[in-house]
Amino acid sequence: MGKAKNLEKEDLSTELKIKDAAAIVFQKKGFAATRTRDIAEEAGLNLALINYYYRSKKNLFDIIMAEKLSTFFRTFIPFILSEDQTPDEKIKRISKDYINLLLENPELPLFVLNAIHTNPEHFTKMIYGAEQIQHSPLVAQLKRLNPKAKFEQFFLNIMALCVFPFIMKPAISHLSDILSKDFENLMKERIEMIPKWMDAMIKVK
Amino acid sequence: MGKAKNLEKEDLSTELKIKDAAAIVFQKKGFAATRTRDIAEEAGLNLALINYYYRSKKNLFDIIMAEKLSTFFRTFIPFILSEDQTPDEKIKRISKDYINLLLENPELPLFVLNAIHTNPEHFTKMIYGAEQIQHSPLVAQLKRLNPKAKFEQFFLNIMALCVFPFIMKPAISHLSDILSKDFENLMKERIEMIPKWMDAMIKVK
DNA sequence: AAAATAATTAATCAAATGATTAAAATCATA
DNA sequence: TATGATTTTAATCATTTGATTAATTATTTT
Repeated sequence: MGKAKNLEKEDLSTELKIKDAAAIVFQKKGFAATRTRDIAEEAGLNLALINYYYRSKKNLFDIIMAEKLSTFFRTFIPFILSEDQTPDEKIKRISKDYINLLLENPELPLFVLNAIHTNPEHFTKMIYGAEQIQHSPLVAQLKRLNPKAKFEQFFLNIMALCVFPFIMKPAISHLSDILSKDFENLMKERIEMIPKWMDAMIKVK
Repeated sequence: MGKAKNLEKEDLSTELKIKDAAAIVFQKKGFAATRTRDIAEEAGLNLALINYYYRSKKNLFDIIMAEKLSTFFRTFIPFILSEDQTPDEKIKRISKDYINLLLENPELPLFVLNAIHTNPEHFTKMIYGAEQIQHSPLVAQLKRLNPKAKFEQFFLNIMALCVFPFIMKPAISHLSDILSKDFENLMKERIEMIPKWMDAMIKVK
């Protein structure tokens, strides 16, 4: 529709500028509070280009959200499915990879979880292969470590320990004067501690 | 300003209806996405009454947010300050009181943390006595239990374990078919488990 | 270089929305 | 009950905002 038909790579420049700018503004203010004019300004481009390249604000948002959603959840998948790592190794890698990912994208969790909250039905597809998790190698490994441990609680716990600080970040950062460490150091420390904590938790009861 | 001068209790009826309706809609959709017309409809009242009683949408939001903010954080204060409970008892009570509070107000965490994220400067006052936490009885107790344990991490951990599931709730609830328990039972189980987990974590290292 | 296609711009539109107003209805008080 | 104050209502305003359009500039193709 008024969009370049063939060449899809040379002229990605402005198209990508818009998407990147939109991602920044959407993550900062949320969908409803961002005006297309904010995005245009952030991108340093004319307002009409947003509709020229992406048809509508909502469509642009959906594209960005799909990417962010994937980024937010995909870290876990290889570790859930892998057979040739111990649970210890998996937990270490998840903590490290995930916290480092979130240090690069600190606004990602609140952004994604907000979208799910605002529009739960729309995200059914996201949870595509969730049924298989119960029969995954990781769950089997955990059952072997502690038959009483519930894998739902395990997943909630490791996500909580990794993700929650980023959701609290604005409150924490504001406290950084009185805290001994700044936010980034706090999270670096957690990369080391979370595996130990998870190990202790799994053995409980 | 056009508002009743003297009598401030008899006619709270519609005033409160508006506030309650607004709290529901604001928590569901966020500030920017709620229209004053949504609030009026939720309350079953005429649109103009919102401005008559609360002057502006923003003012109404600020009033609600101040209350929700207090609700979200106040649970911890007595346990931080109390001298005559063991850390074990405190953690048990926090888990129980806080999770039960959030089961009554499941949208509270995302609502409050969003507001802080959108407008961090505005919430400086919230963190009024945070400096004193470092010298609080609870921190002293924790130091005695494990000198290596960091109280910042302890606070993050207990909040994470209690609060994070509610932020994930829309995703979890959607999974309830394939989960063994529904969300409420999952959280009831956590009331029992979190003290044990926290105890194991505190002893780490 | 000329023609055709694509990208960009400034101006504008139409719908949505927070807020106001003036009149009507309700309530309180003497 | 009559008078005055308060509350409620329907209609309207002014601004914001997502989107479109027509004209202009840039790029590609022949």
